[in-house]
Amino acid sequence: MSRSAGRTARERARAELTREIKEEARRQLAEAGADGLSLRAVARSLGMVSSALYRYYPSRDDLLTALIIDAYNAVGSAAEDAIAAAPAGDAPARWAAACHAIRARAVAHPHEYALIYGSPVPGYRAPQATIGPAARIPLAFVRVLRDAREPGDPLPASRALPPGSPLAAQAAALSAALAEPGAPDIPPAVLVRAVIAWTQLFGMLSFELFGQFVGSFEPADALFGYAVAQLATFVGLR
Amino acid sequence: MSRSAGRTARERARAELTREIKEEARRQLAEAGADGLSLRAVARSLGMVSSALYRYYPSRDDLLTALIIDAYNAVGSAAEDAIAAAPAGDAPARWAAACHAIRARAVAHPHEYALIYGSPVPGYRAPQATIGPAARIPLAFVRVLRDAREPGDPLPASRALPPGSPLAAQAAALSAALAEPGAPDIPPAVLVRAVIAWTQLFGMLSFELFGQFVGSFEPADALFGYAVAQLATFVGLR
DNA sequence: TGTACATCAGTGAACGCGCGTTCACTGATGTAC
DNA sequence: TGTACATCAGTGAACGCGCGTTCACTGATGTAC
Repeated sequence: MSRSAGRTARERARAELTREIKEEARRQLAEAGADGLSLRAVARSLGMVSSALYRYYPSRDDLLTALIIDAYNAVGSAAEDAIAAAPAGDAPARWAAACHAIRARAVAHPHEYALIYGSPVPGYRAPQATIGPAARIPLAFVRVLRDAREPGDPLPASRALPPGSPLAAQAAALSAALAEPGAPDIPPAVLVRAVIAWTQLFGMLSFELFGQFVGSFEPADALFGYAVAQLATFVGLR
Repeated sequence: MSRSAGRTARERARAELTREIKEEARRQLAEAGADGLSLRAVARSLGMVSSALYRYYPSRDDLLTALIIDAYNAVGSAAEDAIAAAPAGDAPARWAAACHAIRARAVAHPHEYALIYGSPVPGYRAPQATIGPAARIPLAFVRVLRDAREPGDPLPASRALPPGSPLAAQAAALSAALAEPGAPDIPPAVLVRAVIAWTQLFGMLSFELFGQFVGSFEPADALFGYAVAQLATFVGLR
């Protein structure tokens, strides 16, 4: 039998090379950053001629898009897995686990981090296809928040948003977009705090990875741990 | 009299061209980003030959360094000026003014922002000379905090750092480094919160400028305003 | 004030490099009968 | 099972581009006497 699972040798070879090209590209990204990444260098490493890559990726930007999607998905899975591994009833622990998992991945793959959370790659415009994977990370946090809420939970008045403000409207719209049948809605005020926490988390990672802490809070483990705990309080998990 | 203030025509011309080169570079940075910036293009715009630039900047990296220093200084002055313009006794207002001024500059000059707070420019290592200007921004916030404190102000116990932790040690060291004769020390716990607020601020700006808010909290004015107010509370100004 | 020499700015050509992408082609793999 | 044709992968050369940096040079500006 020369075919397994209905795939011809050609199809298998194509799938494998498509993957290998991406993996070699990822390797070069890790070493040289997004703009040290060149199709020619990838082809060279694979023992191919540069024009051959065009059978697999129509352009450099498409290869970059594939890497970006993978990078988001890797961060997303890291967060999701960490949440799943934490005690189901312990929302602050789940929150913290996600934060630490994201940091671990960022530190281990700084160029991938920079690719998705750093300055935009010049001349590259992210296509729609990156939006879904990018959203996995905030969604993971949203799920932690939702699971921690009882349907009727009251909100302290101090946490209310200024009524009628554009912020309240944006948050309400987002809350509606995130609504799932059977699950409690997330109050806009909580959502806003979640977004702030989300920016806080990545702000800290960016400063750590991009060198703003040099000479003060480096290594940043302790600061990070403290901030994550504060954030859990801020979003109302504690 | 052919010389004024002891400068020869040559010296004046040199100073002027040095400035003009930097300004043209800044213009190109604003349009094309840090790696759309090329010595040759700058020279072309100035009607010079590319090799002539080497009389003014010994290499591309030196020109980049000059731009980085200017960018930090511009953000620093914006913050300092905004603080000075706010009511002297109103610490939360001073805090908010600095945050909004920084954001305004970042939004107006996104590529300069990316240059200093985005992913590091590949192949470029920031020299010591950038550290001072970079520090102006956090220092401006520190001054707001310091001015708001009375020498013996007690700290709520809930804000204490875990004693003996690496974080407490780092913060104490920083507090000591920031000490000024005649001014009250900033308690380490406050300093840690200030650092967290600092990362929060720039995390939010990075997300706004680098496109993570697209489709949710964009425009981010309302979110930003709300977050800044929360931060003032977080660092104990309210 | 005038001359002789030193300093400096700017030129133009060149070196050596790497890049993304296109295109006509060869030879291998797959498909239909 | 065997043959004829279609599809596809990979080649190698080429296009056209731009870059940072060096170097020997000319001509203008500055300085010392």
